[in-house]
Amino acid sequence: MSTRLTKMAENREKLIASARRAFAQQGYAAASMDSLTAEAGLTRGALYHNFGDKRGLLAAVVDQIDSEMAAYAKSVGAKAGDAWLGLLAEGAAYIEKALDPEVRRIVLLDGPSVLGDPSQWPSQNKCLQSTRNTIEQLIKDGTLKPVDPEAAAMLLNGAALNAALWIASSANPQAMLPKTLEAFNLLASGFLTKD
Amino acid sequence: MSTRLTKMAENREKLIASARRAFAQQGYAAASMDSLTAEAGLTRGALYHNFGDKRGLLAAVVDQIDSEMAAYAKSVGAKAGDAWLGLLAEGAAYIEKALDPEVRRIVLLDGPSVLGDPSQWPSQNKCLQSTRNTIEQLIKDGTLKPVDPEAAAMLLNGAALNAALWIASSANPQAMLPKTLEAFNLLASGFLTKD
DNA sequence: GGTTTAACATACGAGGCGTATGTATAATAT
DNA sequence: ATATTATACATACGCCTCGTATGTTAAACC
Repeated sequence: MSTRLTKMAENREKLIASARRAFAQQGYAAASMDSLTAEAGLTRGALYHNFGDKRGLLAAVVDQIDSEMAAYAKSVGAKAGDAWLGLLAEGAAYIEKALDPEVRRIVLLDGPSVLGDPSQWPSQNKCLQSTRNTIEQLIKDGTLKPVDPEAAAMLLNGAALNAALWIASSANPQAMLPKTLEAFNLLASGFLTKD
Repeated sequence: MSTRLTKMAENREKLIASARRAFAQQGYAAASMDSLTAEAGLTRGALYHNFGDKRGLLAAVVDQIDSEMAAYAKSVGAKAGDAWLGLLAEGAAYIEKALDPEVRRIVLLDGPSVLGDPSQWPSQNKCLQSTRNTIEQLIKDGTLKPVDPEAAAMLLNGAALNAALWIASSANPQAMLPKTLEAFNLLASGFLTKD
């Protein structure tokens, strides 16, 4: 039961969980590796062995959060009536999830600075690929105008994430959310062949 | 001629210019304040006196770049036939300017991480206010559907900046630019009352 | 059961930031 | 005009953090 691989996997999880807290509360730059490893009952040795460096640890944390977001958005989108409404629902789900301070700080603010353009991340790439497929299908059946599917997916995704950042730092987030979702849906309807 | 105020202003400019190079080439975190001040013929003493801390220096650099971008976008937008085409032209100008590696690295990647949500920056705020006014006018004259002007301006701005990041890190930026601009215009047309 | 391997801990060195103090020059007052 | 003051900037110091190099212990394998 206490085989090496399972123990290593447990330690990885501990470190990711601890880093997630530290990065969320203090930001990536201010978070000390000594502190967060100690909080996990380990040392920097474990960290460097498992993730290479501080950047690798952030990549693992971002991947975890991003995957959670994508899974939730997809599940919400699947419940919608058709593919088009599903796309809108996914966008709305993304915006709501990105209102979480943890997501904002780690994924939206520090992530791009340390890891580069989000569309190149494995997690985001999977998400983009998924919405791209949906868009291609909607173009085929005539729901959407013939537009570059990659560019369209990226624009919708980017607008959603940026919107979350804006809502969160606004004076009254609760009031801005519905207005923004309305504007987002209107914007997305620009791709429709007809109203 | 060599009054204290003018000399101080000159030194401020020197430091901003040097920091702009250093932040663009090495990134904010990796840029050393000793190096960039030495390159400007000064020391960290001048830096801390003028800008408070490293963060203050970045804020000054971001403000300069962002203001240049906004001025350019506005000048391009003013040349367009009407207010609606002007809005699209401003978006396109923003995307093109943001393809500059310096802009990407400093304003789009490091800026949000260190300074927080861009829509709260003085420079971006001015830009958003401007497009918001244009949108309000376009709603009044019936060109655009009744949508929250602030949210709409933010969505267009965010989509444009995110698009630039995506284009720049794509395999073939030159080929993606026109496709993306087409998709962006289509997206924006979602706000129009009619095609 | 001995050997090897690897996951993790410990120890070390380098570099950067922020502050506290020092200095020289321009502005001001008498 | 000279003495005083204020300030823009330089210098010096200490603390913290990261990355690596080495050491140690326990599981895996023959």
